[in-house]
Amino acid sequence: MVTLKDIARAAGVSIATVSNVVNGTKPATPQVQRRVQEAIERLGYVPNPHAQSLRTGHSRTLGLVVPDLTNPYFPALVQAIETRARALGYVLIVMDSGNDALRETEALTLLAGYRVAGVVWVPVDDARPLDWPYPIVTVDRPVRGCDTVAADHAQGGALIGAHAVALGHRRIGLLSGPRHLQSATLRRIGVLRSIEGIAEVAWEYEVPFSSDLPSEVQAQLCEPGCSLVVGANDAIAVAVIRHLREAGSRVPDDVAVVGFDDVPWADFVDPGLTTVRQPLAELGTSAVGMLHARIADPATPLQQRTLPVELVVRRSTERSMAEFAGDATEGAAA
Amino acid sequence: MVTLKDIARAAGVSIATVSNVVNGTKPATPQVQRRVQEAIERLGYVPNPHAQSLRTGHSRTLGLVVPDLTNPYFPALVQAIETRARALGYVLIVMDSGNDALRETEALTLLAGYRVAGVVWVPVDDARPLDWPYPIVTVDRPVRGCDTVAADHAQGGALIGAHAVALGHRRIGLLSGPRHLQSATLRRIGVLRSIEGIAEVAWEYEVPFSSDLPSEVQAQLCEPGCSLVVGANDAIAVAVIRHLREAGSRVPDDVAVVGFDDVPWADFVDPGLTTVRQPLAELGTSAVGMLHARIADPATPLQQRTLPVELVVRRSTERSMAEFAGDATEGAAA
DNA sequence: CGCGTCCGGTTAAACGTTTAACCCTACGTA
DNA sequence: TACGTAGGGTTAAACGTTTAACCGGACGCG
Repeated sequence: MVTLKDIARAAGVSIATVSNVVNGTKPATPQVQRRVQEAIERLGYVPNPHAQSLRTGHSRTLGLVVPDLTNPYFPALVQAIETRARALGYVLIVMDSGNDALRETEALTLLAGYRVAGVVWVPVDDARPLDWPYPIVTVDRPVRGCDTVAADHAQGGALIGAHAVALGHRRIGLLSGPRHLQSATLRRIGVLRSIEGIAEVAWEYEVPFSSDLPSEVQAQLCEPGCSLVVGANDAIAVAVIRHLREAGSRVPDDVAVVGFDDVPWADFVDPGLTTVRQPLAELGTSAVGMLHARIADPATPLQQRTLPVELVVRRSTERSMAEFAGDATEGAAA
Repeated sequence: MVTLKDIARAAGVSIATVSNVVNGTKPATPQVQRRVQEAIERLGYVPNPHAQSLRTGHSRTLGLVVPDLTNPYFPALVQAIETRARALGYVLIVMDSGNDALRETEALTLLAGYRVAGVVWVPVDDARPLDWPYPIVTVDRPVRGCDTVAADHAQGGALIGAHAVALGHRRIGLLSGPRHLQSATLRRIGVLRSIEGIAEVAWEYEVPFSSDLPSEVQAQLCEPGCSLVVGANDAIAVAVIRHLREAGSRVPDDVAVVGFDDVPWADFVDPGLTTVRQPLAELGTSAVGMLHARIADPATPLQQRTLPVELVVRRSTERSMAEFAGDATEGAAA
């Protein structure tokens, strides 16, 4: 590989001069600039990042730690992060923690060893103290001492609730996500607040973010007792649709269903799933942006940014005209 | 950060000795070993990879270049690659080429600059000459001069064809993928060979790997003229199902549909999609394994490994008993 | 005319490793 | 006893950068 020394020799200057014109550190005569540039072009010089990192003590490498790449939530996020990182001149080391706190710590340690400039981290669970030698931006889960960017889950819940009451639903079934996850809790609260005094919660279960429904929930769905089910998740919502069908309910005619996330195939299931779209790409670019800022100036105050979400209405909450004429006589809400 | 020098001082030996005991390069007395180990533990030494790379000329970093992370094909692949790479002591730099040959070249160049030990590459298109300063393993697309690992697309096609004729289908509609992609061509040939002399191709169109069907295909689906449609892709197959439905055909009773890939949600659409599962995880671990081998010994002969695929039968090709009996009436499930 | 200053350039040290070359001591053997 | 040797350790060079310190000449100014 061609090095600074080669360029220096070819251009007839010292390697310090080459370094300076490459980085624009010190001025040089047009003469010299030209000679150096020409040599670089001709020999195809590209700086050795390891030497640079060794010397300067910092690298243009970012780390990314996510719980599970195969979760449909992540690909779009990772893509956005990678794209933005590369645009800012970073290179991205990706690690999958496999939803395991141990492997996660391992990953963060490894990244520390690699002297990354910073890391974007989607923690497997909330709330853990930590102290790493690089700046961190967490996505979707607040961690003490880190910048955070998250979707506005509460708003998402509220959108769902408002949509439900606007459609005239008065008895709602709730499958809320793990209470210990802030995102799940916020969604839940958003829903509850927005239906307060208008609709009631027919039943509620706390379920894991998975498409396998606990048996008591399956039983419940046989005799729904509500006109709309809110899933904590698109995966959950789809499972709900399937079980409702098997139990003989029609969706959305008998029972409407709504999810959360807007996974890529939410539009492919039948009926298309009404859900809340998270701004995955924006979350990603935002995270990298914040990280970049903090790397540039470690003294900037901690930030907690939350990004707006969007309700995507599809067939799973469609009501026929007949039904509107039938029981949607009560006034709409905000 | 604590360095070799710190350990040397703490243990009362030279840094060369520390290096030697760390890497086991040269023997040392138990005495010294103990002192060094203890110092390492106590101070928390972790080697600086940049210094190592600079000195040795090679790094424990692998590159991964994929066309589009949001394509449901990739997450499982990437996850497997990352896991295996990490298990082998590598760290993975991921780059998304955005399905753009230019950005792809850019990415590969960048990786060259980073002095990666090797790269796993899923090219955006087939067949291009190249010469990079690191070993490469391509996935799913053969590139001259590279090791390659791919799913057995021909076998996949054959499984589909065999399944079709076994179910009694005699007129088949074919939506084959871009002819310039070897994988698409192989799938197509696999199907054709296996139905040869038994069933006939009612019609065939070459379509892009996307869920938007060309208008002539949409028109064709209004008047199917076949009892089974083979999509080049799950995305395509799902689009087919949708259009068939809109045109008034029942799936699978009137027309059966089969896809390829077994994307994660193939089981979530209605009816569940019969498709061919690619061994994504195995492709990934295999690729890293081959890369690792070649890095260790660059002289090993080029390999082309192809991995078996598997037919996953779901409802989209289910035939009722009545139909088997040759009866036109339906005896559908509840 | 002489002095300070700025400008464009060079020299050399330093970052943290690895590793070839060397050195000393103890030991086995002639 | 003397000598070769192997084992366990050290010294120092090198990897490719960046950057502080230095240097010589041209130039402006009193």
